[in-house]
Amino acid sequence: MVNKDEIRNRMDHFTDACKQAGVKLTHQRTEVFREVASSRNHPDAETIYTGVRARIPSISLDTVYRTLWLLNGLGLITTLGPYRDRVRFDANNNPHHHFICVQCGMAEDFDNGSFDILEIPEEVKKMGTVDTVQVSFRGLCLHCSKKEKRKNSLHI
Amino acid sequence: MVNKDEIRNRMDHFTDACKQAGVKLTHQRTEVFREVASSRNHPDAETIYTGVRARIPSISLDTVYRTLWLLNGLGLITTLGPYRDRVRFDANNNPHHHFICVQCGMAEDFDNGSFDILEIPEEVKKMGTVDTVQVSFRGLCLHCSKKEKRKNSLHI
DNA sequence: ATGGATGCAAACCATTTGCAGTGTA
DNA sequence: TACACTGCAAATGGTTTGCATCCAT
Repeated sequence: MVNKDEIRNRMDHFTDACKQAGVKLTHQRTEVFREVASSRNHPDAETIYTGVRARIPSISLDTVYRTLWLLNGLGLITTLGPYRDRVRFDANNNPHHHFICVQCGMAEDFDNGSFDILEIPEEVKKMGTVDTVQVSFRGLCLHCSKKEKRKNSLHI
Repeated sequence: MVNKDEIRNRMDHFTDACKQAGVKLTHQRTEVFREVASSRNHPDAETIYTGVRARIPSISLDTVYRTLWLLNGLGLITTLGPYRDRVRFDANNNPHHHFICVQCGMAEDFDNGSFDILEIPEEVKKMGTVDTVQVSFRGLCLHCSKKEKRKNSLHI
């Protein structure tokens, strides 16, 4: 549901990024990326697997997983939400917002009155009834950005 | 790390909500809720389990899970992120925002230039380096709010 | 007293991993 | 040709479920 030009654009970006990173450009990887790049609705691994299997019947689910995490590592795709493994619970029912570390999943709360009252766009009202607004700032927490710096300095 | 008054406040709310819903007020449930209500860092089930076990050594992990989902159903706590089971991927690296259905996990994108440039509060800058901002409107999608209405009308 | 709640153990299911064979660079 | 990549199958680990027992109402 993404237009042809945008898809072609993303595919080119994918090819470049793989060469850049010295990662082999395989048929499987190309089709997995194409599948994610063409969809607008945040597919899970199983859905992507099914989609790609139409073109590569022999592909295995674990290759899909490995590829997705590779693409994520290359910065070509992202995962939705703060983290991937366990569910995390929250008893703070007051309006509040989050800083989320994309590396380790750490989530920290903060309050901000002006974010609490962001206006709901018309477009969103058509999607359903809105109960809460949450602003998420995503990046690296202090701990992980320190580690990242250390890793980069080894690469020189 | 939440102050005493706020905790007491939340505990009272918990007691009321259980009575209201006709749900039994057990020792286990009280302590599980207290554990979540006292923490500021979005604990996972295992962490809550460990914490509660200091007070109720015989409690089992599955009771913790059952209780957490019960509390979630009563609206006393929420889960962090869009949904709980599978990871979802996203190849849209342009800044964008989400409407998220808290019932079924459906996530829909929308663009909004003024949300892309929300200012990063000082408080947040101290938490780490920020790459992206995302605004999430959480509520019920059209499909789920229809189902909800149907369910409510049966309760009359 | 009695039906909902708990604890145990086994089941479930998404995701990961070891390994031998395969294909890209 | 060499080494990274893939597919298979088995392992892993968070979460759920069936069932007998227990306890809040």
